[in-house]
Amino acid sequence: MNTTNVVTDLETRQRLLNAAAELFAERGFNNVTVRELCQVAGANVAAVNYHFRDKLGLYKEVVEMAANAMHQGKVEVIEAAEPLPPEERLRTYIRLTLHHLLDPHEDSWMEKLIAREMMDPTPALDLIVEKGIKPTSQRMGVMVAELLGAPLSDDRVWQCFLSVQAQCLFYKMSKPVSARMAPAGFEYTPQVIEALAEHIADFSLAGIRAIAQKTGGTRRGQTEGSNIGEHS
Amino acid sequence: MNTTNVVTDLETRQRLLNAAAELFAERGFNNVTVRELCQVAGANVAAVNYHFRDKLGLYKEVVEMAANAMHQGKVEVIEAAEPLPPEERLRTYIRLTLHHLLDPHEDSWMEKLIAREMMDPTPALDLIVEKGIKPTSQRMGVMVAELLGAPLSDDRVWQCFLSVQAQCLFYKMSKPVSARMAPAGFEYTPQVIEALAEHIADFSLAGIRAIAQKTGGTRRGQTEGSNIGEHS
DNA sequence: ACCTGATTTATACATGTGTTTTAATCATCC
DNA sequence: GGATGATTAAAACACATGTATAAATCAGGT
Repeated sequence: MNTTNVVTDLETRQRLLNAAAELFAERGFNNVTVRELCQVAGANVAAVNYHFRDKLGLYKEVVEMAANAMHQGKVEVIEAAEPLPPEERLRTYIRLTLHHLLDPHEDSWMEKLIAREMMDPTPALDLIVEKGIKPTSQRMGVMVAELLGAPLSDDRVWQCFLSVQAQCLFYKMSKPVSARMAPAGFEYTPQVIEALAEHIADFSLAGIRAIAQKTGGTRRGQTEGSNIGEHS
Repeated sequence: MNTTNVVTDLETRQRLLNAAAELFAERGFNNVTVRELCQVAGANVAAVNYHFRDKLGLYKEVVEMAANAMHQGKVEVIEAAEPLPPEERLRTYIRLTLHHLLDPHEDSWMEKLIAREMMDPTPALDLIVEKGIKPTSQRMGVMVAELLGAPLSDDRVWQCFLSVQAQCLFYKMSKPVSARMAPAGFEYTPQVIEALAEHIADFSLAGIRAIAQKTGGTRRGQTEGSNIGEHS
């Protein structure tokens, strides 16, 4: 079946990757059995070891996929937002990010997997940070820096960005709790997401403006806070 | 050894609970073996089954401990903040919460365990929500409502509160990533935590003020958003 | 001192899991 | 069409893990 035979079979290998992405994201590395994985992928039990050496080998490839997908998704959002004027840029960034995270139609297995890695770091997290986060961190910093009227090296830039990011991610991570707090049918419909995005944008833009006006206080350079802007 | 024999032995049972709290929080239910747990607790392998019927029985008791500890911790923070004027109240709430979450001296195994449950909900999450979150949600809502000048039923109250909470929790959850983004020695020293708290407070107070002034837009009652204030 | 019930211990059992092995199947090339 | 190398399939292995069992130990009451 192979025409070139340099890259191994695409059929089952790809099916395994897809199933693994879904399952690992949903339940974590240790709570997914190779047997179940192969059953979902419609492959034999030995397929994982044949194609990926290990269960861990498969996992690493999935993480790599996730890091790349994360990077690509971020680039898309950033590039959709960048041409807009500063405030609209942030609003758009928030809106797109939130839809991407919460819209039930997008399954967003990458962020699930990444959230999992944040909670239970494995060596694979290094890969995520290097390939999925660092490469775009500068561009996202610039977005906030402009709003803030401060240089990238200012710690407030990274702090404000994290405040925005925190609000977006929180709604995804806290969904099981929110569902139990809400009265009855609780769902992230597009309208609800829009309303949330508007809230986060209003809240954050005001927050950023306030931080921008504040003078004095701790304002160190890049000595301690973060190395935003120096992506490797 | 029992004086009353109504409550079973305190020695090993308690040791088991302590070890379980630590280990389950650190690595999750499935990634802790009964054998390791008993070894840490200095007990026999059968001790878990004898004292708690199941591994799951032990876990449920640990979760109950966590929910109660969480409730108590929240009450302490709230009662330290409540007598202060509104703005200082929120500042204090943020400061104390952040220290509690990030200070490396407090191990805060409860929140680790709860964060874990949020990510991988088990039936135990219901207990956490009922005993650890709902009972204090009203008082925390009041704090924001006052700042906002809106009734508790207003959706903006809950949204603003979540925006604050999100920022606090995010720093805990994202620590592994932050550590990899930061240049060298990265640590949540008390000074760093203070600076973070100040940022979050400034950012959030401005955000809340802006939301308070905003009129129009979506502003539904308690029909859809959350049932804050109706804790059972 | 002995009995009694609770607790601890050592061991065994059943099962689930990742991995290996060995043979069968398939596609491709001569 | 048969040889060849890659892929798949079925079964087995080795081991870890949760749980159960049965004996041993302990503490307190009479």
